[in-house]
Amino acid sequence: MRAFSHPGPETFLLERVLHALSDPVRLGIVRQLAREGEASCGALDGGRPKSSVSHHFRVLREAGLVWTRSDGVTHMNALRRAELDRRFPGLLAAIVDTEALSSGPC
Amino acid sequence: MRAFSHPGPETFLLERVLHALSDPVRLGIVRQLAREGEASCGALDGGRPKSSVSHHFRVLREAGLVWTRSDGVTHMNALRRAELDRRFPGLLAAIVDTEALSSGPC
DNA sequence: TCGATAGTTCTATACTGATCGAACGATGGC
DNA sequence: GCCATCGTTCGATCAGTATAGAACTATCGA
Repeated sequence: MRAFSHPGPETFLLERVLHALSDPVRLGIVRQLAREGEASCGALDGGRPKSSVSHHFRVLREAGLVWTRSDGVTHMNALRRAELDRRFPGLLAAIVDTEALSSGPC
Repeated sequence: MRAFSHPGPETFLLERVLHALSDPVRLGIVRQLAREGEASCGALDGGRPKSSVSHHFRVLREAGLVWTRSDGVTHMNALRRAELDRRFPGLLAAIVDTEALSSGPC
C-alpha cells in the first residue's frame, strides 16, 4: 500500500487541477491542508465514509495537488505547494485565499 | 432571446467557476477572450457544432465568467474580468497566464 | 499471533455533464 | 414578406464521476 504514484510537476495539467478543485469536498480538504500543513485522511473526512474520502484523495493526488506519505498505519497528506506554485504561479493562493468571501455567512 | 440572465458577482461560486474552467474547450474560449477582449460565439467555435458551443457558453455565463450581449444577429462575449478579479483576486490571471506552460509542445 | 486501526480497492448505483442532430427563435438585408 | 444567418433549446445518447457498502491490505501494539 506504500509508495503512491505521484505525478511529476511537468505532467501537471491545469484542467485536471481545476477539476479536482471544483468539488466542494476536495476544495475543503485543500483549504484545510493549506492552513494546517499536513493531516491524516481521517482528520479530513468530515464524517464521510472512508471509501468516499479515499476516492477524493486519489483525485487530488493524481492531479498533483496532494502528496501522501505513509506514517505507520496512517497516511499523512500535504499540499505540493512549491511545485504547484512553480507550475501555476498564483493559482493556489488565489483559491485558498478566497475562503472568507466564498464560504462566509452572507 | 435577448437579455441573458447573468449572475451578480455576489453570487459567484468558486466551485462553479473552477468547474467551468476545467473543460478544455471552455478554458480555450476563456483564454482567447482574455487575449482578444470580445468575440462572437462563431469566432470561438473551433469547428464544433453550434449546439455544443452554445452549451459551453451557457456554462461560462452561469458561472459568471462571461458576459454576453446581443449585437444584431450575433452574440458578443467578453470576460467579466473586473468583477471576477474583485471576487477572486488573482485567479483569472493565474489561469490565463499559464498557457505557454500547459499547452506548449513539451 | 491476534486484534485493532487506517486506508485502499472492488462493485454497484445514481447522477451529472459533454456531444450532437433537429427544431425553434430572433435579427437584418433584399 | 421572405430568406439567410446566428445562436438557443430540445431530446437522446454516452462517458465520467460521486457515493457508499463490503472485502481486503498493511501496520502497530499487546
